[in-house]
Amino acid sequence: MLRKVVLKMYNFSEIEKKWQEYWEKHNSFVASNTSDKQKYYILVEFPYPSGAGLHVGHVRSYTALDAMSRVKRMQGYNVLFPMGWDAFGLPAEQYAIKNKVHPKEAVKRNIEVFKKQIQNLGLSFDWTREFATTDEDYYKWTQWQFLKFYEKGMAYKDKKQINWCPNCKIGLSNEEAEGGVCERCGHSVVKKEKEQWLLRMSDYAEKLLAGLDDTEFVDRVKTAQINWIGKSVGAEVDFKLSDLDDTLKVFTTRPDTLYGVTFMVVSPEHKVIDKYKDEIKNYNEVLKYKEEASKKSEIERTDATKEKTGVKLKGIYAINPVNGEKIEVWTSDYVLTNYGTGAIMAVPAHDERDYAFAKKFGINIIEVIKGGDVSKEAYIGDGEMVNSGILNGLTNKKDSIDKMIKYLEENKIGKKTTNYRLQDWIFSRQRFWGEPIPMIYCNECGWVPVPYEDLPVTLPEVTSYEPTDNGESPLANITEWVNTKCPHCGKAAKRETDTMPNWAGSSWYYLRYMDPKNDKEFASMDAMKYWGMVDYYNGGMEHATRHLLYARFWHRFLYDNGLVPFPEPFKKRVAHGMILGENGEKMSKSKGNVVNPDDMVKQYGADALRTYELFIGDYEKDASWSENGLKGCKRFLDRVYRLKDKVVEGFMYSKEIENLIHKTIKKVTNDIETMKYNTAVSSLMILTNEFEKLETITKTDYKTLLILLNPIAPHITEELNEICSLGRPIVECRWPEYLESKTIDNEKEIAVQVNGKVRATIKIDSSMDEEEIKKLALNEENVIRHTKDKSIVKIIIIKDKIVNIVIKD
RNA sequence: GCGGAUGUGGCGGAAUUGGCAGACGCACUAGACUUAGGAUCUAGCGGAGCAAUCCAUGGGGGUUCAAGUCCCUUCAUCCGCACCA
Repeated sequence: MLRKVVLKMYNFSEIEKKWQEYWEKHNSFVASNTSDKQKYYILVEFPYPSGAGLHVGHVRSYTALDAMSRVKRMQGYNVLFPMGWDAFGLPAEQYAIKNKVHPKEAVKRNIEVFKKQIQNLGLSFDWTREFATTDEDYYKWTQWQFLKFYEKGMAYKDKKQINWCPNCKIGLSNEEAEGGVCERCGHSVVKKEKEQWLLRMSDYAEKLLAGLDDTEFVDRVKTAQINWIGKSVGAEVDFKLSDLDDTLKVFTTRPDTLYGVTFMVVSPEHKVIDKYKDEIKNYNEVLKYKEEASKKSEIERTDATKEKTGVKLKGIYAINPVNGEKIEVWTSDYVLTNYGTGAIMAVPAHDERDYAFAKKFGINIIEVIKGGDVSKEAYIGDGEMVNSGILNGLTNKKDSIDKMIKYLEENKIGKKTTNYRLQDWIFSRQRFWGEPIPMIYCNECGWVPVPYEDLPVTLPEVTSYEPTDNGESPLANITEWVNTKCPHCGKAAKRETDTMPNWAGSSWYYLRYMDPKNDKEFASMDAMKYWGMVDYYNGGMEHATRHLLYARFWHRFLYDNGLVPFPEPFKKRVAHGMILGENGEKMSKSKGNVVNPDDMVKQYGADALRTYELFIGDYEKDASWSENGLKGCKRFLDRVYRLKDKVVEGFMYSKEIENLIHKTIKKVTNDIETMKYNTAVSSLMILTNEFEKLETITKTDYKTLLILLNPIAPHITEELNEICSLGRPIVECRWPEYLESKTIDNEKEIAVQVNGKVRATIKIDSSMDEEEIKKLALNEENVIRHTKDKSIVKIIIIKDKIVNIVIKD
């Protein structure tokens, strides 16, 4: 016992607690809304407070942005670095179902645990602005904003083929059903028709695409967004239906191939099928196919490698508008309902899918672009147009497309169109633990919005949180909640029982941080004007598409309606890499490689954990955990601690290391700003190594090291600052400046190469001219050895870098 | 299939405009101090070689006085999108 006490150099737990209390007591990190300092808004994605507690991955990104915040504050900025809780969602609800407690309770407990864990890390969050999306005075405004969407015609209810998870009994957005499996439980997703609230996000496709120009997202995030929006330019073409006074509209990116159209395909859900059931001679067969298609899971249906299936709509024919040919109409599930018009013109000669379909069903194939062998495969390359009337002889694809579009528009059979992959946002969830959608259905008046003054529509206390058997929200069973009066006519009416998706609350939380206590507005215009865009927004790649698009869409809508002062919410978006287990695999309970940050804080201290997580590697890349690496960082901090015994009075940098200090200030400043934390730590280690070699260091030497290290390891540096009486607490200090002139050594060692191979090194100083350097280089013994009996062709001298002597035999 | 990224010692990873490859840390080896060491300090640490030197940044080619870095080509891994017309 005694041994332990003697050996322990310092008690990091006590030190950490002491300074965390100091910061809290002094409001060190509270941001002001009325400051004349320049603002800087740094945001980390607020966590979902799961029962599993904080992950070491959270620690990495929080510490990284914390370090940035601390530097910015010391540089004189008014920094907003807030934290809150994204607390609606399935896990809390499932916990509630299992344990028969209100999700509110579980969420409250989890938040407490999370908050404690986060606070133990000494992160400089402004806790005065904390809130959870589940707070009534927060979701009141989420509902308020939904009503704005409704008011502007941007929210609508529609019968939609939705992704349905038969296991969770919940409707899923396309985003949650990626790959055809339920994101939550992994069960196969099927299609189901259901009345759903939707937001017209597809109307904003172009704005969301163009808005990216106002941002500085890292490339991989930007491309993910662009792909997700999926813009493609082409044409809409109307095909007359033979003997019917109707047309079938298709979207195509290749109107130049119109003469090669030999059939059309509509999706199984396409409305022509129902509309012309009397004309379709094999309607029963078609209906059967349609039913089969709806039963297929998303995976089965979108498996591109499977053989094409389909049924001809017998009795229905279309007319190719450019050549008057009568062509067959088919239905097949390879045509998607929710893209384009849900119908395609098929050009088997020049499209792989159409080719496979035509081959299987023996449909005619007409070549319109020369270059391939259409008896073997679809030719998708470029070439001379043939069999194509007005386009014959053209060889440039773009010209052909332009000419055809012009023809279509002149003859009113089509027009240039842009299509987007981006769909409207399915906004309904048949779940309890979400914001109630503030709408009321009245038999007389239809859908009526809850009046603004009646918000929030709060969640009731209930005993069962299970969805009903027909998939309705558990709210549907609570008659006293459901039954209400129509705000319009006063007659009996019913509340909407669907709730909002998780993405709703997280679509505007960054605005609430700007003015979190406001009970008149979601945030005041003044506060939003002051804080402006989020300067740095950090999150995982898993949110690079959905969350980021939803939030941008939501924000842009608010902007278009004058509710926020700027069109884009986030300036920079950076994405951290994951922290993997020691074995290089993703941390998971089942693999037994989970590292609990609490244990690490207890054993090595928060400062060591923070330092290690920044040192672990490139911030944007995944990195494997290594407890030995953490120990190494603990050792580094111990060495910094021991330096205190070398400190002597002095207001100047020690001569021997003055240049290195200036260089280190420059490096750490730049590295933290550009998120190269690993090299920032490394340069501080180098500086520490040099300090160790000296007999004494001045107070100024030491203080500078402590300030530079402070954003990374804030507790121990404050403590040492106090122990050594180095002046005001670091949190109140200015970030040090460097002199560019002092970062340049006047004496330098450079390499001398002969034919590109290093043969010697020489010491030069800044006053030397090329002649002197040349002389010095040629006098090196090893250089002489390699150049004698050879003729020197030329000597290349790059100032301060290298000398290369080129010789010939 | 399309798009994005990555590939450097035993390991994590460094290397402005092309300019001494392997900074910094881990692991390891030897030594010092020790009753003790999961502490600390000193030295070593890409491979081959006694050495001079040679080889080495996924592979192959090229440009250049000089290539991890630029160009061409190829392989591997990871991620995103994917029957999107």
